[in-house]
Amino acid sequence: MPQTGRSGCPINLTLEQLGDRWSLIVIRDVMFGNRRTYGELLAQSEEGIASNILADRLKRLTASGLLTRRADPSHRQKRIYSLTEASIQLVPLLAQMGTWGRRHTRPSKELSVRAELLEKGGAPLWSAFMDELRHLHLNARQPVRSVFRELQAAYERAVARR
Amino acid sequence: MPQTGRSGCPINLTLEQLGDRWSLIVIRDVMFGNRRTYGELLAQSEEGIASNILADRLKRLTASGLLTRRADPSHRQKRIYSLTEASIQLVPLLAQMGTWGRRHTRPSKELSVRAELLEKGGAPLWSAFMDELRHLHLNARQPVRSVFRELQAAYERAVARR
DNA sequence: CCGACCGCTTGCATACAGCAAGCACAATTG
DNA sequence: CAATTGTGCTTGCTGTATGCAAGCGGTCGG
Repeated sequence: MPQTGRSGCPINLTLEQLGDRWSLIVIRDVMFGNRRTYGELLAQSEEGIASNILADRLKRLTASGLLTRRADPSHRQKRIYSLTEASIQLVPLLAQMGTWGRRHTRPSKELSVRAELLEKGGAPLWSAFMDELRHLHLNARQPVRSVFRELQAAYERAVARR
Repeated sequence: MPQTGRSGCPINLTLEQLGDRWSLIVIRDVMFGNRRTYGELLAQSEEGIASNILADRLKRLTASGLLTRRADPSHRQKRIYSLTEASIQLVPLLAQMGTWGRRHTRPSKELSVRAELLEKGGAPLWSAFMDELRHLHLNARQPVRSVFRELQAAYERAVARR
């Protein structure tokens, strides 16, 4: 996070922006859970993020260009958070994190389903998903395939099967 | 890090192990810099890690199976740290972090060279590099190709060219 | 046997994370 | 129109993690 960053190594710089316990969790929830408001991110959080931490991360992520914020026409107090091209390009990174976590930690079966699909689908699937995210968050035109729905359906099937 | 982890999501579990400012920096230096002792990691650190933080991370990473530690035959006090199969499998993750950092932060040119090669080489290069790491850290047999030397040479050329 | 080296550890100050409560404003309900 | 609920935060407090500087016991080279 915004420490006194040292070297210009791209890995280090990535860690400086995203190397904390919560930033990527927030992005994950916006990306895979399509949670778009503060309340949705707070209430439905699997990990139980604290409200002040969430507020802080939304501020930082917005300031560093990984999220944008706009008004919600249906409710004057609600803000809708959207991914940007930069955060959409985190898809391969998150997919790799899922792959590694699936192999080297003890994840729950249901929550691994998405990671498994993303791993099996590889770069072509990531790319299709990114196109869909550009539709959902950046007003690009809607692609034919909905990877989001595929992931969600697989997850719900896994939960039902439990 | 070892907080009270919440969900069994593989991305979350990965973040719990590696989601801090220093753990991946240490692994990066062992992996790409072939720094194998406490002193090498401390003195040659581009980022200037504090000695107590380094000691703590080496302890944790060893405890969680991402590093192993053995005696150095040449010096009774030195310990040699090695990657494990689990940390070798972080190569794709680190490569993606490099790719993202190269595009969305302002990295230095010299330090981007490795990331660029890893990006262009893609999965086949990662795989060759992982084979080499298994040789350097796990006593597997030496592969013909040395990706490590290629990366190092490219980096040194970039530094010289400066 | 002396000084440099080596892998850490300790003390202390500051920054960040986590919990619970609260607050201003907006919409909904009766 | 008053009361209730919803919404996006903020505040206060406390514990933990980070960062810096110094120190410490064993080891090696001369």
